[in-house]
Amino acid sequence: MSAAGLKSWQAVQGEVRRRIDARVWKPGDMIPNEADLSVEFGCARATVNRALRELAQSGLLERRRKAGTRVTMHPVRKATLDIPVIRHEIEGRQQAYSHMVLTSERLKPPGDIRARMQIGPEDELLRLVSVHLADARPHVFEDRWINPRTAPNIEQVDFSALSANEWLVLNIPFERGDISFSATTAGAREAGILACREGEGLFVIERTTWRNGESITVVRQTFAPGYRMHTTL
Amino acid sequence: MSAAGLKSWQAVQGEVRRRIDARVWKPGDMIPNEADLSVEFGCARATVNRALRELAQSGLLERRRKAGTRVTMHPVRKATLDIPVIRHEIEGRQQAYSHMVLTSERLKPPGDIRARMQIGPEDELLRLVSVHLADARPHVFEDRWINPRTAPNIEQVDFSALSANEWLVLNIPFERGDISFSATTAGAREAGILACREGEGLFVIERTTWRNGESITVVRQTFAPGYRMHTTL
DNA sequence: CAGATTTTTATGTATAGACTTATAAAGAAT
DNA sequence: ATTCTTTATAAGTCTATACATAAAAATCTG
Repeated sequence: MSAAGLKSWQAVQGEVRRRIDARVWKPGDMIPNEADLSVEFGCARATVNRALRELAQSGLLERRRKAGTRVTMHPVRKATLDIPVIRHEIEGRQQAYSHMVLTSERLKPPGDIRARMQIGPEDELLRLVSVHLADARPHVFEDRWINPRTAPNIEQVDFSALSANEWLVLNIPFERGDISFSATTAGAREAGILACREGEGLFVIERTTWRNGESITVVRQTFAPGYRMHTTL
Repeated sequence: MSAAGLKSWQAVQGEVRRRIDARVWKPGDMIPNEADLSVEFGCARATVNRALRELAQSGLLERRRKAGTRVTMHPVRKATLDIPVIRHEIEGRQQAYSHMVLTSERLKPPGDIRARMQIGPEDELLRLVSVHLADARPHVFEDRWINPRTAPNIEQVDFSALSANEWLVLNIPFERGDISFSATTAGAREAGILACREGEGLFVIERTTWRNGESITVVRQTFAPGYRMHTTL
């Protein structure tokens, strides 16, 4: 039962995982404090701390000062998704990347975009509608709004060379953003651009990014049928 | 430019982020080693290490022994999604949760399921088709295969009381899994069960989980229209 | 000069000890 | 009984030091 000589934080973490898994420590239970565990395992408290900190971060343990550490009652699994630049994703599959700007105009945005980007009623944004192609076949339909106040040189950029996404990543790095994943039904426009049937289910990513408390861009990317995001748990 | 007296790892991390953001250290650049940084910031090397380790984990830096630390050329943003138990997700929105088992049978699975779960050609699985409801309205349509070899008592469980998901989380915790997100088009069956129009785009989560190198379950969850997963970057 | 070997070096990790901070719990005051 | 104050405690963190490990760079060798 007791395990002495667990000198690396990985070993300690493994043993703690094992005990939770084997219900030695049940969901909701308090576990011994760091000092006691470090004695039991024959290592320093810092080593135990490192092991437990990571488990708390992944949601398996809950820790509070003075209160101690307990096994999470209903652990929420966390999945980490890579959000790649579309060109890299396509090139990573050994396909040829290209993209096409369909429209590019400066105008006052509709209310929902104005609200999401928290801009004034008179502010104009750059709207960029484009499509990314993999081996010359449509892959993503992109509808983007860019705030010229946070991306000042945006009007002069030639987006036929570099996609808006990449230009922004390189020049206006964001510090905060939110992202959502959902599904939509292909309308006539999407079907035409993505070369699919009207009424087909399509995967959608929507993203808003911020810098210094000001919005940079809002983008909605609609993927061609069959697209999936994949990761491990 | 130089910043002395950054004594906490958060402060060090903030300063490093700032320098990367301000292009003091450009993508692809090597940054000073830990020892030098600890001198510059006036803190211990362990503090610098803690700050940089987290940045490397989030993909902003690349570190290799002896080679040193460099700013990632094309940082891949990582989004962390919570994968909640459906009941908790619904109850968290103050809605009433319930679920209904539509079919429950033991049979040999089709080839794709057999391949994904890596089981023998004669092995039988428990197939469970159910629907989760929020305020009595259909929310998720779930098609699940369970391996009785890894979940031995599964045949005796009363899934009208506890959903298969929750029973498994409580009794057969998995140690590894993979998950994918995609979109599908509602067929007649999905439309009937989820009370939506045929041809509507629906969000889909597919998951396979493992324990001791054996598969536990494969599940495909199709969400009612309008569902979205959301997180921050 | 290619290939094997040694050296050097930056990160990775462990440790004992001290101090900080949040906070649960006990005690005091109302 | 309720509210305020104190105290004890467990996690959170920083430090100096030491050693481990991977891998680049330098050196040796045939």
